[in-house]
Amino acid sequence: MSNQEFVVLGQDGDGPDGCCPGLLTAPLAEDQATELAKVFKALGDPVRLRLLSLIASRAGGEVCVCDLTPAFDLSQPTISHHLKLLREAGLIASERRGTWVFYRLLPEMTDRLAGILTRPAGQPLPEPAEAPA
Amino acid sequence: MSNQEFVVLGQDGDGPDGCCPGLLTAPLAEDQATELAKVFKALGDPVRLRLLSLIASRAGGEVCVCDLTPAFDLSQPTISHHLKLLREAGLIASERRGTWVFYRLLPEMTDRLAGILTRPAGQPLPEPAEAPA
DNA sequence: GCCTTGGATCGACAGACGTCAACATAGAGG
DNA sequence: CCTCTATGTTGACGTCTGTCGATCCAAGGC
Repeated sequence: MSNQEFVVLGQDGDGPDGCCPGLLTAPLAEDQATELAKVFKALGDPVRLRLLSLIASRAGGEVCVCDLTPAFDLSQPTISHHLKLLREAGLIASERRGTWVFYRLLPEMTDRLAGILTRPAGQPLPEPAEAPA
Repeated sequence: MSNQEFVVLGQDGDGPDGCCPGLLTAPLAEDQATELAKVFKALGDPVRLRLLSLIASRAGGEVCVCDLTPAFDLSQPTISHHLKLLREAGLIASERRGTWVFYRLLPEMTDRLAGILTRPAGQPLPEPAEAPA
């Protein structure tokens, strides 16, 4: 447990000031797109979004699986499966303490996604073109 | 064309100052999660991420489909299909001008996603709990 | 040791998704 | 009209995904 099998998502791309490197400014390379898509795909499910929300908004920063499972009309293996996908995406991490397993948010990844989706202040937004090349 | 069939994603949830309502702060209701998941699912594909990146980073704000298709090793119907999904997710909009169709980014949606993924400044991050209820 | 409880893993299944070839549609220009 | 080019749509096919029941593993208590 407590494994961190997620990819670091090319942390070198952006400047040290925390500004976003791509998606809205640069054409985004093929392998970068593949890595990013894994994370967004992990967020592309209502159950996983609610799981992440429950974990992130928890006072204390950690949630026991035994508190997550009864919040859904789904079987325990299904919840475990979704948690695994969120973990493999680098969005959460797990740690076993005694009988229970606790999950916590990894804010680095959500911060990173937020930066990727943020455009650099005032986008020019000029007039439309007339015809392609 | 130029249709805007996307959902507005519950624009009422957040304060007027642009602060984010959920995902990292509140447990996120079931229907909100369903709507949000559609958008993230649209981003959960490498081809669509690259398409969105190409459109958003284009100087001029608009891209002709004829400029997008040759950038991929995919058939034209496949590109058209991905563009449709991005459009239905509210991430881009299309407009026909003469023979060509131009796509442009809808920054409201990416701004919204960035806000949703942004935590409200200093998250407390207290010590872990000891045992569940 | 044995049993109980909390979670993860496995195997199977229906439905969703990405892809293509074929066809349909919309303008532009004869 | 007719044709050509640029896009969207349809139908089909293989793969991926979400879900479950059954099973397995880890830790604690007896």
